[in-house]
Amino acid sequence: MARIEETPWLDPGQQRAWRGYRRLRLLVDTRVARDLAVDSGLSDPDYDVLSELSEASGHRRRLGELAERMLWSQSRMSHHVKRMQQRGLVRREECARDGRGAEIVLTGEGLRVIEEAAPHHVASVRRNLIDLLTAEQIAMLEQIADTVVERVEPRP
Amino acid sequence: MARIEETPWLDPGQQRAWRGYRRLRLLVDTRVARDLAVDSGLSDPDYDVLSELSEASGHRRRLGELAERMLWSQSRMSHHVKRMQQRGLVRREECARDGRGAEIVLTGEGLRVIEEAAPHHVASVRRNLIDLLTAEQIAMLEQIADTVVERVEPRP
DNA sequence: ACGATCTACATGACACATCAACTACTCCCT
DNA sequence: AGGGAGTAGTTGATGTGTCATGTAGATCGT
Repeated sequence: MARIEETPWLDPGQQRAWRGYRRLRLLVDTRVARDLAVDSGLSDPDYDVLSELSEASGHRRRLGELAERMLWSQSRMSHHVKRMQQRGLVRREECARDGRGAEIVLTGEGLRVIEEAAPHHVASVRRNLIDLLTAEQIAMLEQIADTVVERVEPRP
Repeated sequence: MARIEETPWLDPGQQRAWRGYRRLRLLVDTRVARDLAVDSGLSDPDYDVLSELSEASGHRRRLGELAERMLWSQSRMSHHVKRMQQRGLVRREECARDGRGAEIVLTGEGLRVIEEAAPHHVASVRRNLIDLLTAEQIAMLEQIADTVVERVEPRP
């Protein structure tokens, strides 16, 4: 990486892109999260965990695997699962193959909640992002995201 | 707004765009925030507040004005300013024209910190987003953000 | 001028996220 | 088998964000 003194400032277009991105993120995420809370009593992370579990075989996954797929820290997942467990959305089971392990399982209630929530959430995502953009913009958004996700590397 | 039952599911391209956006956001924001914390001891919101104040005339703004410009709730700003004040980055002054008002003023220390932090932060933004994209992608990102910010409306 | 109402801000309670320990189990090497 | 290193997960402290509510000063109608 170049030395700090050599890093050029953002040019006006880059500046606008960065500020635009941050504003987009603030607006869209705040609104989607608020819709989700009002419509379904879920937080955004709640929804993501339920969604991930509902797509897993047996509606269950190891805690660490869940965390890795979602790019969460294990600690975050552990804390979050504890709260979701207290609300009856998931439960923990001991892992037969690994005494240290925890399997997180979607409960019937959890399944009911995510199925109820999904259509509202889709509508919210449309209202707050997807339906505001043209098909070309959607395609570009995907392409930009893919580019970044592919190229970002851990810091030394 | 259409009834929920009528809202179509996201098509595959929209699905990928939405998931891509979420992953982009998670990756970029986590990294930029982490860099900022390591390099300068600031959180992302800290940086934004300092930056906004440093651009204000007299390095000061009313709390509510600050919140409005940054699309934050007043409550959030009030809490955040309290924490920043405890670290000596800003201070509160009573407002002469309005007995209820609070003026938030950048301290000398706050100015020093943001000036020290800025080049590192720019480098981080480049490393984690801007320099990963082509000029066309940057322009599209700006355009997408502008479109969304313009069109998003409050919910009834 | 006085009460109703509105506005600016603060606060408390709670959910969320991160980092730094810590515990308990597994794996591997000899 | 035994001991060290690595791995899976938990926990506690702290900072961050949201909502509901509280308080005091401004404003406006009469």
